[in-house]
Amino acid sequence: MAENNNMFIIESKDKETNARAGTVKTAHGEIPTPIFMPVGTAGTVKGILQSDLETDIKAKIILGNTYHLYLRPGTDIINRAGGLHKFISWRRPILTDSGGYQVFSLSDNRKLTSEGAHFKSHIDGSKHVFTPENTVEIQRLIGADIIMAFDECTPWPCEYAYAKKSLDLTHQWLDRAVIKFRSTDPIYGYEQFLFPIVQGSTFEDLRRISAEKIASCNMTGNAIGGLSVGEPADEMYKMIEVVNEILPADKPRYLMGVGTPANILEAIARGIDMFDCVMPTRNGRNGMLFTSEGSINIRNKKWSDDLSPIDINGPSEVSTRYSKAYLRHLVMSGENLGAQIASLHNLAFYLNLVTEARKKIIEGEFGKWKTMMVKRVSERL
RNA sequence: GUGGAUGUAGCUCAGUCGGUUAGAGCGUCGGAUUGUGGUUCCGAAGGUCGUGGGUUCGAGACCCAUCUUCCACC
Repeated sequence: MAENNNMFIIESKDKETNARAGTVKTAHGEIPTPIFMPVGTAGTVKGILQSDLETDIKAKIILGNTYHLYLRPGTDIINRAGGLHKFISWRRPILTDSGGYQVFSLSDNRKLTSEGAHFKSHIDGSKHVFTPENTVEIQRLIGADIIMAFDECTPWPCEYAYAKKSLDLTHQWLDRAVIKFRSTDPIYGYEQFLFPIVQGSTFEDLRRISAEKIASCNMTGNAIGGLSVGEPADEMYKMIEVVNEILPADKPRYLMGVGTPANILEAIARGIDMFDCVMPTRNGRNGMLFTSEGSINIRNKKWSDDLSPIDINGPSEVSTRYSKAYLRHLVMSGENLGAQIASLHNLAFYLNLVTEARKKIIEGEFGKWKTMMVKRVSERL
């Protein structure tokens, strides 16, 4: 199938920073950028109905995870359903991570060979192997609009020698994944895009080498991985700058796994278009709320008698409907609704943040707005 | 009234032969969380061991008295 060269259109570039506003076009709809993509690892954004993702949070694209979906429920039933979109009843775009991150986060159970990564299921201990080739095949079966190359997410801190060796492996795997991708067709009749991933830890020269390699693959979009794994934020920003000088400006750039609201704003200013992060949902489930005035830990006693809305400027229906005292009660009581409201609010906050950023870029006011917002969202109330 | 049991952190309870600074779970308070093994993880506060006496180098533990609560029997 011919590659879609018009997958990404840039509508506006900020003059002061490297931020840009654009549109990613997929078979399941257009994605305005910059965008935040809620994480739905196992075919669900934890605690959130698909209908709420559409109408309240206004999510344009969500993530799935190859590792988790492959192990459970398995590709057979997803295939029989006609792909993940139909299986989970989600009409909009989906991106799947290759599962590399999961395989390597379970270091006890993994073994590397030239073939790929051998690992044991965390569910039943059964043995499996992921290769650059079969992770493409699995993601073809899942049917995500954007699929990711199988890589090693280099841990931090790490020695230069290890980072280099790891990077070489990721690049070898990438070549094999690209061959597999080009030699196979989508299963469900719509186009899929493969994004390669820049690695190289926090070493500038490795990041440059990797960015050159990734750019040379000439895929429709590119990703940056291996950041926000413990390194100081300034190092992460530096790596983004180094890499984005090399990655083609006319293709979408996806910064994997990032991050805090401030991280996202700083990365947008450095030319990143797409983000995903578990933070709004995971932290929300544990009582951390992101609001327009700063973050709060709703479990703190000081909110117990605060009947004001969760966020007066709230982007979600739940943000202004429910009080802090009520949400605190729900979270402290372990009620499911507490996790749900917190996740709804946080996801809506993240989507609202990138939507505002896009608006400011188009209006030519991004730089000043970003500086002010970074300060505000970094407050702890 | 008699006999038996009981009393240790906010709650439910451990505490060995009498031996270092009395512990746990839950709860409370605070923190963490960045391509989701997260109902998770970490930390802190919180004690006149019912009370009073005694034995002992040393008592939450042993002895005496007393009070609390519970049970059984009159």
